[in-house]
Amino acid sequence: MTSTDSPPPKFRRRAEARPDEVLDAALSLFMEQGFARTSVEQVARRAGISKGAIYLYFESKEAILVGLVNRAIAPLSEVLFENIARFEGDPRPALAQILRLMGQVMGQQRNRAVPLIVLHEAPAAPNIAALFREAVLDRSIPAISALLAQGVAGGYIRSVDPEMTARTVIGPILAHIILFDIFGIAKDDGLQMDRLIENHITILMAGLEPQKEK
Amino acid sequence: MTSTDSPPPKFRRRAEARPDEVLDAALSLFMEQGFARTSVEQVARRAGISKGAIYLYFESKEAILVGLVNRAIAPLSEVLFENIARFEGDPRPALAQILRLMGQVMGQQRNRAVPLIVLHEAPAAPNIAALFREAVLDRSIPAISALLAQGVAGGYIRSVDPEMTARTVIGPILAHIILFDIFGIAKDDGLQMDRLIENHITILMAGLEPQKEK
Amino acid sequence: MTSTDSPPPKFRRRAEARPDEVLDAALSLFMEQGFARTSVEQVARRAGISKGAIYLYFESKEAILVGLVNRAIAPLSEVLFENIARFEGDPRPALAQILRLMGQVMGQQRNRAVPLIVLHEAPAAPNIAALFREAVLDRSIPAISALLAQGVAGGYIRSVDPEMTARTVIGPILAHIILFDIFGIAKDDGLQMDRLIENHITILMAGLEPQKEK
Amino acid sequence: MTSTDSPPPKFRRRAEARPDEVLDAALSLFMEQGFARTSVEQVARRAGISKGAIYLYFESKEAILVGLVNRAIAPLSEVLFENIARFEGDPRPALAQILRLMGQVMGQQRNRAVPLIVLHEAPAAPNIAALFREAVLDRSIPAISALLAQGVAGGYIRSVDPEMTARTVIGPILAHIILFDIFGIAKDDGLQMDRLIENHITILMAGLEPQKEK
DNA sequence: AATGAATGAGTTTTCATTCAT
DNA sequence: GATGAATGAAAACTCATTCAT
Repeated sequence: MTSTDSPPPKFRRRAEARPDEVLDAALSLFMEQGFARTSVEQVARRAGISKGAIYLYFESKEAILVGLVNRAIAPLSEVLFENIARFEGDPRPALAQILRLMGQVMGQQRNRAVPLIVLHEAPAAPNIAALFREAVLDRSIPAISALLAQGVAGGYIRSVDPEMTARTVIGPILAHIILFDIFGIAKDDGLQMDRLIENHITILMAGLEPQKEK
Repeated sequence: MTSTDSPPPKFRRRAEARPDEVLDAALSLFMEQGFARTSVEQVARRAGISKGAIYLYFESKEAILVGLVNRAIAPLSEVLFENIARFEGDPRPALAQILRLMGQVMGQQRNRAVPLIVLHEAPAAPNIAALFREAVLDRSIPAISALLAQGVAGGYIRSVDPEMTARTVIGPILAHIILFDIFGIAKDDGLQMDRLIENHITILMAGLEPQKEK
Repeated sequence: MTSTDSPPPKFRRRAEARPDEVLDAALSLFMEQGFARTSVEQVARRAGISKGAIYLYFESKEAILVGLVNRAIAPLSEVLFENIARFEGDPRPALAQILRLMGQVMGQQRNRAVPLIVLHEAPAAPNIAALFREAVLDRSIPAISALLAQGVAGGYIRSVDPEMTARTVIGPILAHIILFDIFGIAKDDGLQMDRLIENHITILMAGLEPQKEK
Repeated sequence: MTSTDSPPPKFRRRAEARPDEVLDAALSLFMEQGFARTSVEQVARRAGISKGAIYLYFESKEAILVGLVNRAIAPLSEVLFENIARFEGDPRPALAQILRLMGQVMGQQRNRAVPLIVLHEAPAAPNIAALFREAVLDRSIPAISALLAQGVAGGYIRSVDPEMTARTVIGPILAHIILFDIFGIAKDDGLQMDRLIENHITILMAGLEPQKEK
């Protein structure tokens, strides 16, 4: 299975890509069984290395999870959040764009996997929940709230509560993912993220329409 | 051994209330530490019985969780769902009512506990996830979808996709609970379920407003 | 495999004597192999119980060692040390008596075992070293020093340094034990504790003889 | 023999001094943490080489300890022991000289380190205990015994048991070191080896004084 | 019915040692 | 000679479950 065959191909060599391979193995296993029910031995086996070698790359089992979260978080550009928070004008087209982006990203199982694992492990690993929260939630939710607040102030949208409205904006996507991935609702139909997103946008756009005079 | 309560029936008294006491103990423990981190011994101790006695009432640790889910599910009256599904007329006041009810129910930590535990344990205990799904989700979501479908058909609301709109209806509440209970966002401010619900209703009512002619 | 035969005599019952049986098993094993090289499994096996049962009686492997030290320490009466420290008069007969008592006590392997184990484990388990020191050394050495100081002050013995002389008093016994038990010197001749003690007393008595005028 | 010294031989330079550097690193580590708690990796790091390279010089971790003992033992000249064993006349001045030498040598932590490590590792590594015993104890103790026996035979000292008296001669130094290094007694006052030695010599000299006629 | 002592499989982590390069 | 990635055999400890009493 290694490059060649020879008697006992015990040792590999490479390294370099190893941590990433471990993360891949861990991700697939964690998705299947959850973090707690996955043993380091299993991760090692799937990564094609020995149990001990895992500890060459990760200090502990939890560190693998941290590595997974960090890898998932890395691509989140600060610029994106800033653009949202500093946007001026009618927030609705911006919201639609954000939701379509979220739909594209979260439409891929690969991208949903880590957040879902974090969701499951949060009570057992509060520091990982905090890591995720700080890197993702504490940056995205306030940005959306700011976008909405600005829209309210400018009279572009109905006078809603920006923070609570942020839940109305993102909640349906979260709910859809949970119903599908965790509870397996409508599993046969596929995720249908686009269908959800477009329907949600329709309602949201209308729901935020500023009230005529009154 | 319960001593008090109803007059001891002629034969064996006691026992009757035991399973419930075990469930109470388990619920409080699971809320504090999660299912996996709670040992059967702890449950027994808090329930005031011995570890062995637990197994008189529950086949396994997981069976306690099943019991918890069943007890939480029990009050869900079929009538409620049927009323929702069979409703005829503008669905919006009904939705508002449903949401306010959900707000009241889920505003109490006790009622959020079991769903949250199920959420966490789902990957490790798919049968429990299925139990919850069948008892709760598979009855409530289709009811709301039906309510919406009927509203669309009757022209009471905008022509939306009923199934996806169900996510828009309940998603924000789910998101709010997760942000609060799992990620601890805005923990200091309290849950503020009412604030969320009313804001969400406002947007939803407007968002579902039937389009003028066009 | 156990006492009888019957299918699976898995469970015992008793308890009560169990902790002591575990300590006995641990003591013999620690004497043979040292603490570090003895596994909890081995202790369990020799005690005739399962690994898990060990943890019913002792919190950790180290706690077994603490238990061993405490059991060894328990018989040390406070009265003994006080009598020594408060003695008035020529310390030499008292010293001879103390040495003969030490000889009797330490002449038995059972009584040497724990101190020797503590000696070996001290660097890895400083708290156990401290426990032993406080219970044994910090009570016995100052008592002997006080006895000597009083002897010097009263002119009963030569004007020696009481604290250092305490080393001269007990050192040879310690050395003898170490040479014998640890390095196996003169193993074939047996410990010959009495021979050591009497010879040592002879030298000590003469060595402490007060100097004639001068 | 170290890096400098003789002109680098035509072939391979380096290496020569390596084993010694490894021993230095190992000694300092073993003194700090004990043998068992020191990993080969740590030794390698402190010696400035790779883990694998250690095995170029030493067959195993235990072999490092053997090397350490051998290096410590090397300076013990056979002549010294022979001079002691063959000495004729009053043994007391010789004993005093020996004790002062021991005091000087063992007064330095560096010189106490190896014997103390051997003491700790003896049960786990009986061959090392034997090595130390053969090289040090089996040569020094009999030499002192012989010196004493000759003194008794010549009537220079009291008629004591030479072998047991050897314990009385060296025991206090051993006890002092153990109390200080292992149990940390009087740590704040420093080792005070001279104070011990002189007091011990005083008692010993008097204790061995031949009995007047009688 | 009730107890709680006992079991033993399973988990994470460490580290001496090997060997391809 | 030298490296350091990789191995794999322990070992301590936990805990759901069993069952003699």
